[in-house]
Amino acid sequence: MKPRSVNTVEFAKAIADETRQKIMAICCCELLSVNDIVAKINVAQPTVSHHLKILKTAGLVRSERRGKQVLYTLQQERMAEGCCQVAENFAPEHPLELVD
Amino acid sequence: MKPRSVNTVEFAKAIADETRQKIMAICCCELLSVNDIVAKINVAQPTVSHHLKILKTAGLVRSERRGKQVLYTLQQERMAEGCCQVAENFAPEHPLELVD
DNA sequence: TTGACATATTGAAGAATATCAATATAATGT
DNA sequence: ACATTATATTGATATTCTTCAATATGTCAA
Repeated sequence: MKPRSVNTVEFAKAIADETRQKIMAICCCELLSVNDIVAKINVAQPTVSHHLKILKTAGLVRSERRGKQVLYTLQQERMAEGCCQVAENFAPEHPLELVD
Repeated sequence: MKPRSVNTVEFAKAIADETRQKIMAICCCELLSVNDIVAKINVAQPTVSHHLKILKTAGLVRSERRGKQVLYTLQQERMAEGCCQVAENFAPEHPLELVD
């Protein structure tokens, strides 16, 4: 019930990349360091940092520093908001239902 | 109710453009010709055709020829499926609710 | 078949994006 | 202060994407 305005173009652009979706999946229900993510994916560390920055700017991940590391996790609520907004804009006759 | 498998990267890429989202909004609950769409938007006709092809390839619009014109409309159900799949993948702890 | 209209395709130019190596910055421990 | 580890930034390159003008294709009417 939070009517925060979602820019659906920015939202879609943020998730419109295979590497970013891999990162999103990896840190979906976990709080992982950059190196943890790098270890689970086949791209260089600067690339991961670059994508994390894009996701962060879009509000789709949050980060917290713990010592030398920076831990990231997916902001699932923001993801849900983005999806809902897209559906509201472009599927008004097919309102979303609970999945599963 | 059994959504065919959605490639969320392809889905996101298809909707990750401002011009395409304008087109999607324009022909969301309407069946419009290419020129109708061109008239409502500030881009050239080949550009609109190009974006319609991308949306069509992604299964997000359907088209039917009527005489000289080709009418397009947004496939709202496909949009809803895409949104649900994204939410299922990336917001499992925040299942979507009915909007409005 | 010719002309007019509607849409699609091609080709080219410029913008945006993804990627990585090299390097910089930040935090910690010795 | 120095070395080590973790992450971020910079700079360069290659690829992809957006856009439009020009042109091709398709449809219909006369």
